[in-house]
Parts: sequence; C-alpha cells; structure tokens
Amino acid sequence: MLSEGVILEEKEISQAVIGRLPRYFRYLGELKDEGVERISSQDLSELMKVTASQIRQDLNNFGGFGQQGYGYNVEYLYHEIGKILGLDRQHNFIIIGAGNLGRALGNYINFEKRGFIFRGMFDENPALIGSRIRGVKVMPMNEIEHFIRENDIDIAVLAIPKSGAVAVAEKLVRTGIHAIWNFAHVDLNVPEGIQVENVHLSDSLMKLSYNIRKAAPNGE
Amino acid sequence: MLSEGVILEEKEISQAVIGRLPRYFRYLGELKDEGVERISSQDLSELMKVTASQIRQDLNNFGGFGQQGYGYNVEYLYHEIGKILGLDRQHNFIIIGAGNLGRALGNYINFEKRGFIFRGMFDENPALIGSRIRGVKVMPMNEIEHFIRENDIDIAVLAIPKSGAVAVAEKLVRTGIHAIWNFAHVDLNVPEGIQVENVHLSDSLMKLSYNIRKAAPNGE
DNA sequence: TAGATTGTTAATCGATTAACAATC
DNA sequence: TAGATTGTTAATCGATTAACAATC
Repeated sequence: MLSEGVILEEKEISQAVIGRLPRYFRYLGELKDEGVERISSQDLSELMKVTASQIRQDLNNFGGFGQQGYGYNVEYLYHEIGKILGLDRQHNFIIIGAGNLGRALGNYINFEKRGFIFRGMFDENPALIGSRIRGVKVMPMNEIEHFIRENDIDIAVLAIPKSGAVAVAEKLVRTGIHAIWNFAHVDLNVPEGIQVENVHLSDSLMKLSYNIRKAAPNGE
Repeated sequence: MLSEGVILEEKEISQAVIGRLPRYFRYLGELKDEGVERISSQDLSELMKVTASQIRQDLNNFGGFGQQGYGYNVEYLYHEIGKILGLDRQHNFIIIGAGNLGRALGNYINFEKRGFIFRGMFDENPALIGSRIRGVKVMPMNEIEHFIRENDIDIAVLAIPKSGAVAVAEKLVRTGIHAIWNFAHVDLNVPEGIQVENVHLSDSLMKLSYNIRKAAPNGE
C-alpha cells in the first residue's frame, strides 16, 4: 500500500481493555472525591476486585502513568483516563425516538457532566412534535439529516423499536454520523469507521435469567 | 467435603458463552418468524458474522441440538435456547425508582412476552406514591420487603441514583431477592448466589466515546 | 450410497496472571 | 540507601478457530 508507514497506527487496544477503562475512571473519580492523593495498583486491585497485574497491564497500554515506589497519582490518572476515553472533548448527541426510553435518556443530566450534550430529539409521531425535553425540541424525522449537518452532531441515540431501526441507521450513515448508541434490539450493519455501541436490554435481562436458573435449578 | 459427589454440578459455562445465547435466540426467533425450518451452522454463521465453529462449540455446551447432514431445526433450537435462558419460567420483577428510567422500564411491554412480569414499583418521593404505571402502583420504599416476600418477586430492578443504591441493595439481599438488575452507576457487593447484572449506561457511552476518538483522532 | 454437516478433539490465538528487574 | 512499587517480560490459562471422524 502506498500509504504504508505514513499513517502512524496507534497500537490496537483490545475491546476487553477499553471496556474496563470506564470502571477505572469511576473508581478513580470516587477516590479523588474522597481526597485520596495516591494509590498503588495493589490497593486499587483490592478495591476493585481485579488483579494488580491487570491494572498495570491495562494502564501500560496507554503509557506509564505511575511511578515506582509511589504508585499512581489519583487525580492525574483520573484525568489521563478521561482523555483516553475522549471525555475532554464535547460530543453533541441527538435522540431518535421520543418514547419512554428516549425521554428518559434525554432527561438524564449526568451525560452533560461528561461532555455529552443533548441537542435534539426526533420522532415520527406528529402528536409529539414541538414538545420539549429539558428545553430540547422534538422534531419530525425528515429533519434529521439537515439537523445533523447543521449542528455538528457526533452521536445518534437510537431509541426506537427494532422495526424501524435498520432503515433509520442507514439514513444516519448517509448523513455522516460518527457513532450510534443503539437501544433497538437489532444488530446494525454499518460501514467500517462508524461506531456502534449496543445496549440490548432484553439480552441483558436474559443473561440475568440464565444465571438465576443456574443458581436455583429447581425453581426456588 | 461430605456432600462430595452428591450435588451434581452442571459443567460451568463461561459468561462469554452465556452472553452470546440471547443473540442466538434473537436470530433464531427471526428465522422462525420468517418460516425458515432448518439452518446449518455455516449459514447461521454468515448471518450472524461469527464462525460456524463457535456456534457449534457454544451449542454443544448444552447438548447436541443438531443432526449431521441436516443442520439445526430452527424452531426446536429456538425453544431449547429459550429453556436454557430460563424463559420457560415466569419471573416477577419490581422496579425501585419511579424516575424517568424506572418508568420507561415499567412501560416496556416486551419483557412480558419473555415471561418477565412487572409487579410493583417503589419510590421514596411521596408525590409519586399511589400513581400507576401500566396499572402497577407506586409504593413507598418501606413496603419493599413485605411486598417481595408476599408476591414471589425474583428480580429487583434498581433504577435509582447511585447514592442510595448500595443501601437499597443490602436491604434487598436481606429480603432474599434472587437477582438485581442494576442501572445505578455503582458496583454492588452482594453475597454469593445472588445474581447481579449491571447496565452501566455511562460506561457504555464512554466506550463509544473512546471508539469515536480512536477512529477520528483529530476531532473530525 | 454419497453428500452434508454435526460433535468433538487438537491447534492456535489472545488475554490474564505471575515474576522480577528497573527505578523512584 | 533501603523499601516500595512500577513497567514489562515470561508463563499460564482460557477462549476461539480449524480440522476431521462420526453419522445422519
């Protein structure tokens, strides 16, 4: 390939590691709020119930954040992980689907604290158009494309039934959306480079159901 | 140990496998609805974008559901996976927290189709007590324990802020709940045998944020 | 029977844990 | 300096994939 060596590929980090970062971030945030200044991988491992080895391996994928004989500075590590997770940027998101789940997500103010800004909401139900969730207007579906382009939207939250989800996702892809946070119970096939994160609630509930049955095979 | 050999341990199945079962179940349900009678691991693997080998390995943890030269009967396999997931049983659940998320979950009727029955809702806000979600009454928090014992509740859905979640979880454990579906952004430490399934929405969003940044390192 | 496809064993790959030299 | 603890290499473990004999 011509571009060989031109684009510096970051080392590919496994999704297993990525998936643990938010949890580290959460624990470090709590330690910070408690005024803890430094922590060793050993102490953190006891708190989080993982191995110290895993913590050190995970962090060293991104750089040497600690200091021998000292451990990790809590506030520094907290901010570094935040940067790794992209929380130093602002992300504008829209919610598609103004049903119960969509409205619940729109009302969830904690996202704003992490730089995720709720910009718009869309629904196909004419009765909902014009109503507001935390000041954000519900707009008709045919305005999605224009809105995304005009308002620098990064993330579309898909909170509609699965019947319409695939078609809407395809439309979103055409607008150049970067990422879809998918709550519909269907797998979206999007082109390379567009990020999809699934929250399949019923899958999660089924997993719980399996584990209940396994723990109490005879019904009680 | 005295009980050695008395209790027949089922082979321990990894959570990686369990986590894939609901997805198999979903695809088989769709195939069934489309009238497809049988499918080979090869064809299913192309549909689901996993290896045929993984499908066969996964299923064979639970038994030989297929037939050489034929493949798998869709309807049969669908029902068998349903049984493995415990969907042949009824699960009664309550929701704790009648905020936006709790109400959205209470209104989600698809859970009923899978045998998860919404029985009660609890909140500490007196203004909400007595209101109803799909006919289910919102009750005060101090009635939780009595209600769980009287109504054969299996699952408590925790849809409250993290500040109160740990204390409520401890209370639930004392009532003998089997399982907690935890939407609070905190890890619950419960005794062995009580199942916890976490839905950490902000963790999920942070993962998405990481992947956006990685795909577009320079902001666009 | 011949062809298809499973169930299952073996090989590979990747992730986790252990160990320890480097270094603060 | 001595003790503590990281960063990193090596060993282990587990999960995924490949291969193929069994069998419908």
